[in-house]
Amino acid sequence: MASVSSQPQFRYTQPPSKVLHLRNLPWECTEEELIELGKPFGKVVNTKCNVGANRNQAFIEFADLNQAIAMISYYASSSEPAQVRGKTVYLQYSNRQEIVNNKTTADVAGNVLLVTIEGEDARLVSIDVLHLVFSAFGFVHKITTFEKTAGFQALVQFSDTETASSAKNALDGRSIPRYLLPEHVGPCTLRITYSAHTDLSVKFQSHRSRDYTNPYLPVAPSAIDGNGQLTVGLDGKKLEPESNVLLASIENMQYAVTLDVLHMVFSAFGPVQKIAMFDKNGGVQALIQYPDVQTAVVAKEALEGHCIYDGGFCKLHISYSRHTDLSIKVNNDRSRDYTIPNNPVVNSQPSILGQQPVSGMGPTVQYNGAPFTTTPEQPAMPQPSAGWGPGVPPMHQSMPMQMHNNPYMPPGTMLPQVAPGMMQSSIHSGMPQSSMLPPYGSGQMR
DNA sequence: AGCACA
Repeated sequence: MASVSSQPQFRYTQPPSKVLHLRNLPWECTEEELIELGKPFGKVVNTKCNVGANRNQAFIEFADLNQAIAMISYYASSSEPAQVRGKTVYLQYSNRQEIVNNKTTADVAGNVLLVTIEGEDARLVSIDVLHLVFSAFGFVHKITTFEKTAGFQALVQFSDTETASSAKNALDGRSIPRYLLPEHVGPCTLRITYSAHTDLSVKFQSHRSRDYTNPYLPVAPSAIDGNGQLTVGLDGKKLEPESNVLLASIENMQYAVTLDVLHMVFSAFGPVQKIAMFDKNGGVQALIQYPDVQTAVVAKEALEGHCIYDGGFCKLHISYSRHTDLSIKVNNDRSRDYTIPNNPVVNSQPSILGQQPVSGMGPTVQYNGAPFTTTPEQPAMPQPSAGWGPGVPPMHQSMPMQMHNNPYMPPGTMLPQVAPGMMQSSIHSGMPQSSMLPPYGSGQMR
């Protein structure tokens, strides 16, 4: 008897087993493909795919040992190697006699994905970036993020399993496109499994959890009181807590910026409830109130640093206000409550305000995505730049991420806007291929 | 291209 312990770990001939070990698989390999591969030789009773660190190994278990032997024998003498998606697959008997399928929740498809963000700077990936990335595949209902021993993780809830699966198939193992991350942030790779959850519980909108189905969900108290982590942004800089009320200051105000111009500009992102203008530090500032935080976030991201008029005039600087509900005592040319239909207009420009069909405006009004359903008159002063003009959605060109969580855009029309030049091809093809996702780094680095 | 528990 030769000593067993001196045997090398991998021998060229394993003792037969009805379980086969497969290697060099494409990492996208599915259970179905394994079954297809084994079917000609017998009944495949169990499989396990995406095994190993590179997810390029798998196991096939046949009902009968002879079937496994048939498959090994066939490919041992075949001139054509076994292939999956054009890749040569190497087969051998497994050193185990059956597949132990710890079929955990991670393998059972569901509408909620468990996303692990890998990388040095994983925790610097914002919930907004995650939302943007996953929105390319369908309406994202909710996202929660948290830190576990596994690292920085997120749960992403879709409407259904199919949408979740398409996102998982396209994104698992891929890296978040560089241009979505701050410059100094290193590569962040997504590892995705299914979660057992079907409906996440999001109590507040915060920097770590969002409910995109409920625009009226209150902002987390913890996000308001400046409690450590929640207020630290991508740069490690302090973030102001998000708010449904924006504070806009206007730089280089060569032209008068009227209440109506502001209303027009800010209405592009959702219903504006109230605006109050006032003078501060020799300039003009305005508070703009939306019904919900998300809309304000979108408007802020889209408008910050942009000019209302061409030529660098009336540059907007936007921050979050600590207000949540403005007190508008009277409607005039400096302040207005659009939620009150018949508020008397004092000292204003009736030719403009009087024509605004504002009676329907309010938190519950349906906003159809066209920026100006309540088309105001042209402002008395120069036309706002083309990008902001009436009827022209102000989202294109230089603003990569603006409308991504606008609750007023139906999900279907969101998709193409969500990630310009990024993932449209995979959206429409339904069967994403790695070559169709250029911005994503391959999961296999060599 | 080389054996699974997440």
